[in-house]
Amino acid sequence: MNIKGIAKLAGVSKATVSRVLNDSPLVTEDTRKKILEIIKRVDYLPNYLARSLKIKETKTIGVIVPDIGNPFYFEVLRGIEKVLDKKDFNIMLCNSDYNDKKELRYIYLLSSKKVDGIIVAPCSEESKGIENLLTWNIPFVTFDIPQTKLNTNSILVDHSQCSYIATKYLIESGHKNIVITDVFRHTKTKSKFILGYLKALGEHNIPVKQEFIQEASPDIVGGYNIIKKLITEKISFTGVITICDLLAVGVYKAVNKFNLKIPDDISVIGNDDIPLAKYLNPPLTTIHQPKYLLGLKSAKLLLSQIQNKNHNDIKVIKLDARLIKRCSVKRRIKNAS
Amino acid sequence: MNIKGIAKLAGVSKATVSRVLNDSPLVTEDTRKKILEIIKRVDYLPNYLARSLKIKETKTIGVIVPDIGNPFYFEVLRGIEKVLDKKDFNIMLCNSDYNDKKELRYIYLLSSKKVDGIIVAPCSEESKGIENLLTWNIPFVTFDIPQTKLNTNSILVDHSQCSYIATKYLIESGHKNIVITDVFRHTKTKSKFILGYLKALGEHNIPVKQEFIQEASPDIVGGYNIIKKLITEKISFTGVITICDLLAVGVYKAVNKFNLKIPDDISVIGNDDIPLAKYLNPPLTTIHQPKYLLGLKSAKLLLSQIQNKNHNDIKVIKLDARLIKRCSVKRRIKNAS
DNA sequence: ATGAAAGCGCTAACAC
DNA sequence: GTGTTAGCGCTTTCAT
Repeated sequence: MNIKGIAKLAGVSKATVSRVLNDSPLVTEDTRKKILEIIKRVDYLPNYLARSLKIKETKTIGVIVPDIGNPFYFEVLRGIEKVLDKKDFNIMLCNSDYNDKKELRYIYLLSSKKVDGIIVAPCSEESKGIENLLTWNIPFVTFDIPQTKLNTNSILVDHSQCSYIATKYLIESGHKNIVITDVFRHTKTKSKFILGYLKALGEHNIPVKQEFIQEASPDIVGGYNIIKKLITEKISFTGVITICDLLAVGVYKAVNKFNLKIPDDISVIGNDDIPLAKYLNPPLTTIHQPKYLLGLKSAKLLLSQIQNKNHNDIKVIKLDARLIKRCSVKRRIKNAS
Repeated sequence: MNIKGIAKLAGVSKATVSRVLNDSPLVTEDTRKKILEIIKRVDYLPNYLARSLKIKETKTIGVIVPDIGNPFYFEVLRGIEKVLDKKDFNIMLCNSDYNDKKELRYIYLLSSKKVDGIIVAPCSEESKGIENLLTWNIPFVTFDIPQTKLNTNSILVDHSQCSYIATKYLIESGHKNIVITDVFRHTKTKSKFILGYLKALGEHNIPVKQEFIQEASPDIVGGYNIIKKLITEKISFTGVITICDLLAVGVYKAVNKFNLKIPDDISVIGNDDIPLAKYLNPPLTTIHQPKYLLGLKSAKLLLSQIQNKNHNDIKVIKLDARLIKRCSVKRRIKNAS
């Protein structure tokens, strides 16, 4: 059943039916009632594809994240959903799998499906997809990963600041041999996360050891494997900083496996502060990321871009992260390594 | 830019452009190349709204879950995403918030947006939205919650079996005063989860106490509040079974708060086996739900429904849950309460 | 207040 | 192999 059918049944024109569907005041109460009654009776469902094609608005937003299985992104998603739902937007959710090609493909797909805007956590600092969005003039905002070459609407947390705080805390707690695990980057340049670590080390005149800088897949097994590798290679360290809490969970697992204790033998600091971090054994000391807020702000910024059509003024909002001290870091005697 | 514009630039008709866009063999290599070149040069993006309107297929699936913040659902979502992505479908994600009205609204919305099918975890056993899907003849599958009045395609785990296993294990470990926390149901009839508990109690001739049967919101604070209430009301119990692991985490928190110990003072069994359950302190004994599989099977079943148009043969697939014994249950001396 | 008609961007007969 | 044309189901201007 379509608008034409309803019109025929009601003995009016398509235009009139369309008007009642859109709550136009230009219809008498009588005809409105009659049409509404028929609509209900025949279970009529408007076709929003046709509508969207005409009015050039779909009321749907595309969201691209690297990994829907990571609690970090889920918390962000909750924030996004919260504001979008209130404004009657739907979310088209895409999982880029930390894969540039897949991200690009989704950007094409979402654009072709005519979403009103896109929120994306890019896989890399030079996302090809983002460039396309710019040339196609599609409203979008990025979060979490800043773009080095492009100036885009974005909600960010300074990753170098996060690792800097964590490293500094470990150093001040008497640690010198500190492992840091980043996520696989597939790039030659050092990530911001590593940069903050290096900065803290430098400020305390602690020499950098290459074998302490590791990359892993951002999940539990990734963390497990790194520690297993390090221990079997007899590389000695007393602290580890992970780029996400999931990785820290893997570290816990590996440390237990080798009959070591956290924090007595190994201290660990995570990053994210996922809901369950405080319930781990021992409770995880971590850098708290404002995940929900990240989502909330991203969605709000996007909505304002869509409404104002002010494609010119780029907004970059920086959010703060902070250290949450729990029980996975041990204070060591000075000069001990 | 649209297909007409490309046609003009290439000096051909819209039909020819459409043909190359759809990889039709009915185009000479020369014209194909010329058109492809122009498409690339002008950054042309096909409009899938128009396409979908015409061919009556959107390549998008709606997914409705009660709470995207619950690890249970996002594990399911991962399974769904896995199979849908492979078949080039997009996911429109909706959060019903355990709210019937919202669920119904989303079902209308998704249907109007002409998704090719819907996967839904209904909030209740008598979802009004599902009825609509049936009358509109839209392919769909439900999971997790069975519908009492309707026969629908679904992937299920027997909830009564889950609570039965958990209760039985607790009883056999010497517990008699066992609290069970269901989720708010807003219905008069007992849920399957409570039914399984009652059955196990009955089989062991343990009298039912109404104050042991509780309802909570399915999150950490929900679990916390229940235990707090019970303890301050001086109701004594030694075991608790929660309908989801998140609730169990809240129980842990409350038990600690009152300086009690798990499992020495209180034994707890969760339900779901979320990824972090084994890393809790102590590791949570829980009923493992095949979450990922639930998603995988749901998506596959939906896809087969969409392809075959066999709207007639309803498939119900039952998956098994199993008890994962970890460390949150203590064996008690017989006859102790 | 209502209707006629054009058009959103695409596909698919059908004709040549 | 390519073009013409008639829709898909809706909105919206312009008449009346």
